[in-house]
Amino acid sequence: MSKPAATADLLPPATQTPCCPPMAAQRVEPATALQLAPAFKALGDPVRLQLMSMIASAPGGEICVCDLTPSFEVSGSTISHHLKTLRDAGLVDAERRASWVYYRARPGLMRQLATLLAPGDDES
Amino acid sequence: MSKPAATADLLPPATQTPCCPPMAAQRVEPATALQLAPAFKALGDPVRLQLMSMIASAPGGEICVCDLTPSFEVSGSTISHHLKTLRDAGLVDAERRASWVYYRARPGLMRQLATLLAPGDDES
DNA sequence: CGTCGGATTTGACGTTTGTCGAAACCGAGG
DNA sequence: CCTCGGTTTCGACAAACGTCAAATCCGACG
Repeated sequence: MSKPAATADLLPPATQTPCCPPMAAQRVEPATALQLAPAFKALGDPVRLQLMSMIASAPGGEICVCDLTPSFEVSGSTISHHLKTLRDAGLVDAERRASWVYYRARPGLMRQLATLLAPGDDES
Repeated sequence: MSKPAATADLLPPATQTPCCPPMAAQRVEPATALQLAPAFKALGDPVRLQLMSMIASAPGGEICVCDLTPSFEVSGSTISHHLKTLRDAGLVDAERRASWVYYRARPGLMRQLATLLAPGDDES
Protein backbone atom coordinates (compact mmCIF):
# COMPACT_ATOMS: atom_id res chain seq x y z
CA MET A 1 0.00 0.00 0.00
CA SER A 2 1.65 3.20 0.98
CA LYS A 3 4.04 2.35 3.70
CA PRO A 4 7.61 2.45 2.43
CA ALA A 5 8.84 0.64 5.50
CA ALA A 6 10.51 -2.38 3.97
CA THR A 7 11.13 -4.11 7.24
CA ALA A 8 7.88 -5.61 8.43
CA ASP A 9 5.87 -5.73 5.25
CA LEU A 10 4.20 -9.06 5.44
CA LEU A 11 3.83 -11.41 8.32
CA PRO A 12 1.62 -14.12 6.90
CA PRO A 13 2.26 -17.68 7.87
CA ALA A 14 5.09 -19.58 9.43
CA THR A 15 8.54 -18.59 8.25
CA GLN A 16 8.26 -14.88 8.18
CA THR A 17 10.95 -12.32 8.68
CA PRO A 18 10.68 -10.25 11.84
CA CYS A 19 14.00 -9.35 10.38
CA CYS A 20 16.99 -8.65 12.33
CA PRO A 21 19.48 -5.88 12.76
CA PRO A 22 22.96 -7.13 13.62
CA MET A 23 23.05 -8.49 17.12
CA ALA A 24 26.13 -6.42 17.78
CA ALA A 25 24.07 -3.32 17.14
CA GLN A 26 20.90 -4.16 19.00
CA ARG A 27 19.66 -6.75 21.41
CA VAL A 28 17.74 -9.62 19.85
CA GLU A 29 14.27 -9.78 21.27
CA PRO A 30 12.89 -12.99 22.69
CA ALA A 31 10.49 -13.69 19.83
CA THR A 32 13.24 -13.31 17.25
CA ALA A 33 15.53 -15.53 19.27
CA LEU A 34 12.83 -18.18 19.45
CA GLN A 35 12.46 -18.10 15.71
CA LEU A 36 16.09 -17.98 14.67
CA ALA A 37 17.74 -20.20 17.26
CA PRO A 38 16.46 -23.40 15.62
CA ALA A 39 18.17 -22.39 12.39
CA PHE A 40 21.47 -21.95 14.20
CA LYS A 41 20.92 -25.23 15.94
CA ALA A 42 20.34 -26.90 12.60
CA LEU A 43 23.75 -25.66 11.47
CA GLY A 44 25.32 -26.76 14.73
CA ASP A 45 26.26 -30.21 13.54
CA PRO A 46 29.31 -30.88 11.37
CA VAL A 47 27.46 -33.19 9.02
CA ARG A 48 24.57 -30.78 8.57
CA LEU A 49 26.93 -27.85 8.10
CA GLN A 50 28.66 -29.70 5.28
CA LEU A 51 25.35 -30.80 3.84
CA MET A 52 24.12 -27.22 3.90
CA SER A 53 27.24 -25.98 2.17
CA MET A 54 27.09 -28.68 -0.47
CA ILE A 55 23.50 -27.75 -1.20
CA ALA A 56 24.10 -24.00 -1.12
CA SER A 57 27.12 -24.24 -3.39
CA ALA A 58 25.70 -26.81 -5.76
CA PRO A 59 26.09 -25.88 -9.42
CA GLY A 60 22.64 -25.24 -10.82
CA GLY A 61 21.38 -24.51 -7.33
CA GLU A 62 20.38 -28.05 -6.57
CA ILE A 63 21.91 -31.37 -5.74
CA CYS A 64 20.68 -34.94 -5.53
CA VAL A 65 20.69 -36.87 -2.27
CA CYS A 66 22.56 -39.56 -4.13
CA ASP A 67 25.38 -37.06 -4.59
CA LEU A 68 25.34 -36.05 -0.95
CA THR A 69 25.32 -39.41 0.78
CA PRO A 70 28.61 -40.84 -0.50
CA SER A 71 30.52 -37.87 0.93
CA PHE A 72 29.92 -38.99 4.50
CA GLU A 73 30.69 -41.93 6.69
CA VAL A 74 27.26 -42.09 8.23
CA SER A 75 24.41 -44.18 6.91
CA GLY A 76 21.93 -43.03 4.32
CA SER A 77 19.11 -42.87 6.82
CA THR A 78 21.17 -40.57 9.00
CA ILE A 79 21.77 -38.26 6.06
CA SER A 80 18.06 -38.28 5.36
CA HIS A 81 17.38 -37.43 8.98
CA HIS A 82 19.80 -34.51 8.86
CA LEU A 83 18.24 -33.27 5.66
CA LYS A 84 14.87 -33.32 7.35
CA THR A 85 16.31 -31.24 10.15
CA LEU A 86 17.55 -28.68 7.64
CA ARG A 87 14.16 -28.77 5.93
CA ASP A 88 12.29 -28.27 9.19
CA ALA A 89 14.57 -25.37 10.01
CA GLY A 90 13.55 -23.71 6.74
CA LEU A 91 17.07 -23.73 5.37
CA VAL A 92 16.53 -26.04 2.41
CA ASP A 93 13.81 -27.26 0.14
CA ALA A 94 13.34 -30.69 -1.39
CA GLU A 95 11.80 -31.78 -4.63
CA ARG A 96 11.34 -35.31 -5.89
CA ARG A 97 12.00 -35.94 -9.55
CA ALA A 98 11.68 -39.45 -10.85
CA SER A 99 13.54 -41.67 -8.43
CA TRP A 100 15.75 -38.98 -7.05
CA VAL A 101 15.26 -36.17 -4.57
CA TYR A 102 16.91 -32.84 -5.15
CA TYR A 103 17.67 -30.29 -2.49
CA ARG A 104 18.13 -26.57 -2.90
CA ALA A 105 18.95 -23.79 -0.49
CA ARG A 106 16.41 -21.29 0.78
CA PRO A 107 18.45 -18.10 0.82
CA GLY A 108 15.97 -16.13 2.92
CA LEU A 109 16.68 -17.55 6.31
CA MET A 110 20.41 -17.81 5.74
CA ARG A 111 20.46 -14.15 4.85
CA GLN A 112 18.74 -13.35 8.12
CA LEU A 113 21.32 -15.29 10.05
CA ALA A 114 24.14 -13.59 8.20
CA THR A 115 22.65 -10.19 8.95
CA LEU A 116 22.28 -11.07 12.59
CA LEU A 117 25.93 -12.07 12.79
CA ALA A 118 27.13 -9.11 10.79
CA PRO A 119 29.49 -6.84 12.68
CA GLY A 120 27.90 -3.78 14.22
CA ASP A 121 27.97 -0.91 11.77
CA ASP A 122 29.67 1.31 14.30
CA GLU A 123 32.72 -0.92 14.23
CA SER A 124 36.11 0.44 13.44
CA MET B 1 53.36 -34.15 25.66
CA SER B 2 55.86 -31.74 24.35
CA LYS B 3 53.49 -28.86 24.44
CA PRO B 4 52.97 -26.45 27.29
CA ALA B 5 49.42 -26.63 26.13
CA ALA B 6 47.61 -24.85 28.91
CA THR B 7 47.53 -21.45 27.34
CA ALA B 8 47.03 -22.73 23.84
CA ASP B 9 44.01 -24.70 24.96
CA LEU B 10 42.41 -21.66 26.42
CA LEU B 11 42.63 -19.81 23.18
CA PRO B 12 39.69 -20.30 20.88
CA PRO B 13 40.80 -22.45 17.99
CA ALA B 14 39.50 -20.11 15.36
CA THR B 15 40.67 -16.66 16.26
CA GLN B 16 42.86 -16.07 13.30
CA THR B 17 42.01 -18.88 10.98
CA PRO B 18 42.37 -17.99 7.32
CA CYS B 19 39.47 -20.13 6.28
CA CYS B 20 35.82 -19.85 5.40
CA PRO B 21 34.70 -18.51 2.10
CA PRO B 22 30.91 -18.24 1.97
CA MET B 23 29.34 -21.67 2.02
CA ALA B 24 27.19 -20.68 -0.91
CA ALA B 25 30.33 -20.18 -2.95
CA GLN B 26 32.30 -23.23 -1.95
CA ARG B 27 31.76 -26.40 0.00
CA VAL B 28 33.01 -26.23 3.55
CA GLU B 29 35.48 -28.96 4.23
CA PRO B 30 35.09 -31.44 7.04
CA ALA B 31 37.77 -29.91 9.25
CA THR B 32 36.19 -26.48 8.99
CA ALA B 33 32.78 -27.92 9.73
CA LEU B 34 34.14 -29.65 12.79
CA GLN B 35 35.58 -26.39 13.96
CA LEU B 36 32.68 -24.04 13.31
CA ALA B 37 29.67 -26.25 14.00
CA PRO B 38 30.10 -25.91 17.78
CA ALA B 39 29.83 -22.15 17.45
CA PHE B 40 26.55 -22.47 15.57
CA LYS B 41 25.35 -24.96 18.12
CA ALA B 42 26.17 -22.50 20.87
CA LEU B 43 23.91 -19.95 19.19
CA GLY B 44 21.23 -22.57 18.70
CA ASP B 45 19.40 -21.87 21.90
CA PRO B 46 17.03 -18.93 22.38
CA VAL B 47 18.45 -17.98 25.75
CA ARG B 48 22.03 -18.12 24.52
CA LEU B 49 21.18 -16.19 21.37
CA GLN B 50 19.73 -13.40 23.48
CA LEU B 51 22.65 -13.56 25.87
CA MET B 52 25.07 -13.31 22.97
CA SER B 53 23.23 -10.32 21.55
CA MET B 54 23.07 -8.57 24.90
CA ILE B 55 26.80 -9.04 25.30
CA ALA B 56 27.66 -8.08 21.73
CA SER B 57 25.51 -4.96 21.83
CA ALA B 58 26.46 -3.90 25.33
CA PRO B 59 27.47 -0.26 25.58
CA GLY B 60 31.13 -0.12 26.46
CA GLY B 61 31.59 -3.57 25.00
CA GLU B 62 30.95 -5.40 28.22
CA ILE B 63 28.12 -6.31 30.52
CA CYS B 64 27.81 -7.71 34.01
CA VAL B 65 26.19 -11.08 34.68
CA CYS B 66 24.03 -9.29 37.18
CA ASP B 67 22.59 -7.28 34.29
CA LEU B 68 22.01 -10.38 32.18
CA THR B 69 20.28 -12.66 34.65
CA PRO B 70 17.18 -10.60 35.46
CA SER B 71 16.21 -10.54 31.77
CA PHE B 72 15.34 -14.23 31.78
CA GLU B 73 12.96 -16.57 33.48
CA VAL B 74 15.52 -19.25 34.09
CA SER B 75 17.63 -19.58 37.19
CA GLY B 76 20.96 -17.91 37.70
CA SER B 77 22.83 -21.19 37.53
CA THR B 78 21.26 -21.88 34.16
CA ILE B 79 22.41 -18.50 32.87
CA SER B 80 25.89 -19.25 34.14
CA HIS B 81 25.82 -22.59 32.39
CA HIS B 82 24.79 -20.96 29.11
CA LEU B 83 27.52 -18.38 29.49
CA LYS B 84 30.03 -21.16 29.93
CA THR B 85 28.77 -22.71 26.72
CA LEU B 86 29.32 -19.43 24.89
CA ARG B 87 32.76 -19.17 26.48
CA ASP B 88 33.69 -22.71 25.48
CA ALA B 89 32.56 -21.96 21.96
CA GLY B 90 34.96 -19.03 21.82
CA LEU B 91 32.22 -16.49 21.32
CA VAL B 92 32.64 -14.51 24.51
CA ASP B 93 35.21 -13.74 27.12
CA ALA B 94 34.77 -13.26 30.86
CA GLU B 95 36.61 -11.14 33.35
CA ARG B 96 36.04 -10.97 37.09
CA ARG B 97 36.22 -7.55 38.67
CA ALA B 98 35.55 -7.30 42.36
CA SER B 99 32.40 -9.27 43.03
CA TRP B 100 31.07 -9.05 39.52
CA VAL B 101 31.90 -10.86 36.31
CA TYR B 102 31.83 -9.00 33.04
CA TYR B 103 31.38 -10.59 29.64
CA ARG B 104 32.48 -9.22 26.31
CA ALA B 105 32.12 -10.51 22.77
CA ARG B 106 34.95 -12.03 20.79
CA PRO B 107 34.28 -10.64 17.31
CA GLY B 108 36.66 -13.00 15.52
CA LEU B 109 34.60 -16.14 15.48
CA MET B 110 31.34 -14.33 14.88
CA ARG B 111 32.86 -12.69 11.85
CA GLN B 112 33.83 -16.10 10.51
CA LEU B 113 30.30 -17.34 10.95
CA ALA B 114 28.93 -14.28 9.22
CA THR B 115 31.31 -14.77 6.31
CA LEU B 116 30.32 -18.39 6.04
CA LEU B 117 26.65 -17.45 5.86
CA ALA B 118 27.21 -14.56 3.49
CA PRO B 119 25.46 -14.95 0.17
CA GLY B 120 27.65 -16.33 -2.58
CA ASP B 121 29.09 -13.49 -4.64
CA ASP B 122 28.55 -15.29 -7.90
CA GLU B 123 24.85 -15.84 -7.31
CA SER B 124 22.27 -14.71 -9.75
C1' DC C 1 1.71 -57.02 -12.49
C1' DG C 2 6.33 -57.84 -9.82
C1' DT C 3 10.50 -56.25 -8.71
C1' DC C 4 14.35 -53.15 -8.13
C1' DG C 5 16.79 -49.03 -6.35
C1' DG C 6 16.79 -44.57 -4.19
C1' DA C 7 14.90 -42.06 -0.25
C1' DT C 8 12.29 -41.59 3.90
C1' DT C 9 10.18 -43.23 8.13
C1' DT C 10 10.10 -46.06 12.25
C1' DG C 11 11.90 -48.09 16.41
C1' DA C 12 15.50 -48.56 19.35
C1' DC C 13 19.92 -47.40 21.54
C1' DG C 14 23.31 -44.58 24.08
C1' DT C 15 24.75 -39.69 24.52
C1' DT C 16 24.13 -34.92 25.06
C1' DT C 17 21.43 -30.96 26.51
C1' DG C 18 18.68 -27.62 29.40
C1' DT C 19 17.09 -27.03 33.65
C1' DC C 20 16.90 -26.88 38.62
C1' DG C 21 18.37 -26.80 43.64
C1' DA C 22 22.11 -27.28 46.63
C1' DA C 23 26.69 -26.72 47.50
C1' DA C 24 31.06 -24.45 46.79
C1' DC C 25 33.78 -20.54 45.49
C1' DC C 26 35.42 -15.71 45.83
C1' DG C 27 35.84 -10.76 47.04
C1' DA C 28 34.21 -7.16 50.05
C1' DG C 29 32.89 -5.42 54.53
C1' DG C 30 31.77 -5.68 58.99
C1' DC D 1 37.38 -14.14 61.37
C1' DC D 2 32.86 -14.47 59.93
C1' DT D 3 29.29 -13.32 57.08
C1' DC D 4 27.09 -11.71 52.78
C1' DG D 5 25.99 -11.25 47.89
C1' DG D 6 27.24 -12.48 43.25
C1' DT D 7 28.78 -16.29 40.42
C1' DT D 8 30.09 -20.84 39.28
C1' DT D 9 30.17 -25.84 39.93
C1' DC D 10 27.95 -30.25 41.20
C1' DG D 11 24.38 -33.88 41.00
C1' DA D 12 20.32 -35.19 39.22
C1' DC D 13 16.73 -35.88 35.79
C1' DA D 14 13.63 -35.54 31.82
C1' DA D 15 13.83 -34.28 27.08
C1' DA D 16 16.08 -33.98 22.83
C1' DC D 17 19.71 -35.58 19.74
C1' DG D 18 22.65 -38.59 16.48
C1' DT D 19 23.04 -42.86 14.92
C1' DC D 20 21.90 -47.36 13.03
C1' DA D 21 19.16 -51.33 11.08
C1' DA D 22 14.85 -52.66 9.45
C1' DA D 23 10.64 -51.50 7.44
C1' DT D 24 8.19 -48.65 4.32
C1' DC D 25 7.28 -45.62 0.51
C1' DC D 26 7.59 -44.29 -4.35
C1' DG D 27 8.79 -44.14 -9.24
C1' DA D 28 10.73 -46.73 -13.00
C1' DC D 29 11.37 -50.57 -15.78
C1' DG D 30 11.03 -55.22 -17.06
